Amino acid sequence: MNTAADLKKAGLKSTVPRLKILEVLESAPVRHLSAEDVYKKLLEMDLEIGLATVYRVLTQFEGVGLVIRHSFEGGRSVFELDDEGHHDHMLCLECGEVFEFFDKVIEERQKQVSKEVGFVLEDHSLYMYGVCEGMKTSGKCSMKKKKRG
Amino acid sequence: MNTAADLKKAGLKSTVPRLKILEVLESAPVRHLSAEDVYKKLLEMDLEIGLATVYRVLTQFEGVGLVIRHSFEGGRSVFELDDEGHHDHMLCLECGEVFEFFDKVIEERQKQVSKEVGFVLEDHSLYMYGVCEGMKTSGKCSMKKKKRG
DNA sequence: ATGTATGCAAAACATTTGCACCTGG
DNA sequence: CCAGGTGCAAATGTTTTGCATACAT
Repeated sequence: MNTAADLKKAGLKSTVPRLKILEVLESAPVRHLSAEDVYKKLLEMDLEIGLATVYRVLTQFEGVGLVIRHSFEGGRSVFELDDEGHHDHMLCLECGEVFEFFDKVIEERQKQVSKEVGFVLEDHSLYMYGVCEGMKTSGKCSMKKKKRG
Repeated sequence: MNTAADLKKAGLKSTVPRLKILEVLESAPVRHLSAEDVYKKLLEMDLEIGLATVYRVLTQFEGVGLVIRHSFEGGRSVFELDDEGHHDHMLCLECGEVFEFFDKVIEERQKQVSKEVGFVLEDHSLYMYGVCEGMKTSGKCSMKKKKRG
């Protein structure tokens, strides 16, 4: 895939920081990254991109729909490439891993409930916190990973 | 109800700041308050209680299950008295109002989905963002407030 | 060229913490 | 009296912003 084209399509000028940040998001083994995570990955790639720029770029990406920003518990935001369909998240409190899932019934009920009370639903976030099976038994996370992350 | 007793039952010494903060949470017309909100309410009551104390007390209350802390979008936490059963939230992006709802089907599906992938669900947060009907029409919020529907 | 993007440092917030003092039981 | 609670100020951690410089078109 051509990241430069993605940027142009989104109406953003193609610059080194933007291209590299997009690259990090696309290639990272973990899908959900904080601004700091992205910043560190860039440093590892010997790129001197300021943390402020990382924040600015991620916020722009969010604005044009390239990434999704999550506010998981604990204050800091995490960003995820918006390249697959909508899904919700499970967060393991033991290993910190983030799993994705999608449930048609839950999605439908949300629309239904909204309609019943006259609420125009635009967006939602569902985070389920718990412990993945692997942590309970072997002490390491073995829950089947869905997609990257 | 007797707030002093609530504190004692929770294993917390009954002090003026704690009693007053509990009082604010119980009597506020809006159920969901940030630490700053609580702090301001206290000032209005001519109580000189430091913001740091408000944070400490709210965190203790959360620890003993007297309040629930939410991380809605936008960084700051909001606190809600934990005096009714579990429910989820709808947030109006126009008027800022917070509505509560409960849907058995959604709750059940969450458990089901968790079980299917071997996830021990401990907690969850579902926030639905949108616009309440009143805002769309009259410009003011008129959605019927449903406490656990 | 020229308007936009970036880097750096400083600012802005939300929240926490250290410490001396005060308070409730 | 004494452990624990509180106030204040300073520290933290995250995200934003001002401004001079660098860059893409």
